Amino acid sequence: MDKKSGNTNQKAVMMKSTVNNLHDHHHHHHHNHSSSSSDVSDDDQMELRRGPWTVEEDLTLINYIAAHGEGRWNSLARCAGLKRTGKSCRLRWLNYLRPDVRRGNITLEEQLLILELHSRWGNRWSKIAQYLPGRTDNEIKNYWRTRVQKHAKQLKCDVNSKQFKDTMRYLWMPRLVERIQAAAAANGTTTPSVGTTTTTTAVYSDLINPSIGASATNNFTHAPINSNFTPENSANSSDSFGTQVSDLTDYYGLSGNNPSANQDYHPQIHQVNYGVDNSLTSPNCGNFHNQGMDYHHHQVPNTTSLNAQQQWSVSNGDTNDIWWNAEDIYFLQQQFNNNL
DNA sequence: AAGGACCCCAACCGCATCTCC
DNA sequence: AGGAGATGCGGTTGGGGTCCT
Repeated sequence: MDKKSGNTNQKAVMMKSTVNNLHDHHHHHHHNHSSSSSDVSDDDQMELRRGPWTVEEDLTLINYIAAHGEGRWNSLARCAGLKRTGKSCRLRWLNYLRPDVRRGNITLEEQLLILELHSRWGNRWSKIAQYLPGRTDNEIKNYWRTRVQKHAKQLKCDVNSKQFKDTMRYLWMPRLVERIQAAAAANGTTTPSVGTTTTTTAVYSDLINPSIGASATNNFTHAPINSNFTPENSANSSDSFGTQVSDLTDYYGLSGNNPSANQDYHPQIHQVNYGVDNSLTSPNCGNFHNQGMDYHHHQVPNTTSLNAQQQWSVSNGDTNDIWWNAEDIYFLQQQFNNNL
C-alpha cells in the first residue's frame, strides 16, 4: 500500500533475485568505452564484472572478510577470487554487507541530524555519516537527493538558496523536533523501543549542547542486518507518525553487542545555533520566520493548483517524512514568489 | 491495459589524498 | 623525493519498480 515506506528492502531483495538469474556469466558489458580500458584489460587477465552483485559474490566477499579481515581491497578481490575491482568490493562491503550497516527508513531523528549537519557542512556526506551510526555516506547522499532536493524543486526553489535553507531551519527542523518529541511522548507509554529515539536524540543534543558530552551517545547498538532482512513488515501503512518512528526500532538494541562499531563517532561540535535566534543574515529571514510560524492559518487553494507530484505527496500520508502538506507548499511558494 | 513519466538506490566514475616502497 | 598503487570522497547514472494517464 504505502509505496514509499518500507519498500526499499523489498526492492533490494527483488533486485537480487533478478541478479541471480543474470549471474550465469554473460559479462554484462556496458560498452565500457574508454575508461575501463585503463583498469585492467590485459587480455589474458580475467574479465572484471560490474553491475549488481550476485548472492554468490556477496557470500564470497563475506566469507573472505570473515576469515581474513577487510582492507587491501585489490589484493582481497584477487585472493577471494572475485572478478571485481578492489573499489567495487570495498563499496559493496561498506555500503551493504558490513554487519552493522543500516538501510531503510531514515528516522525522524536521523532526518533532523542530517539537516542540521548538512546545514553546517554541506555535501560532506562521509563526515555527516559519522554521526549517523550504521548509515553510509551513500545512503545519506541518496536521502538528500531524493527527499530534500525533490522538495526544493517542488517549491521551485534552489536547494542552495538562502530561502530554502531558512525554510529548513526555521520551519522544517522545528517541526521535526516537534514530531520527535510527540512520538517520544507517545512511545513513552510503551516502554521497549526507547533505544533508537533516545540515542539519536542524544547525538543531536550533543550537537546542540556540547557540554552534555558524548558519553550517552556511545550506547548505540546495532542489530546485525543482513541482506535478507526485510523490515517492511513493520506497520508501513500507518498514518500516524507515532508508529512510523518505531518502525526502525527493530534495528536497534535487540541484539546488542557490536563492539567494533562506532568507537569514535562523536567528536565534539560546538555552538549550533538552532532554533529561533537573532543571528540571521538574510534580510528576509526574520519576517519570513514570523510568517512561517503561522503558515497553517493561510487559506489553502484547491489542490488543482498543485502539480501531480505535489498532490501525491499531499494526499499520501507519507509516514517517512515530515515534508510539507498542501498548505505548506502553497504558503511557501507564496513566500518565495514574494521574496524574489 | 499499456506505456510513459517519475522515483529510488546500488554502483559506477573521476579525482584527490594517502601510503608505502 | 617521487611515483605507483590503494583508499576515500562526492557527483552521477542505469535500470527496476511504481504511479499516472
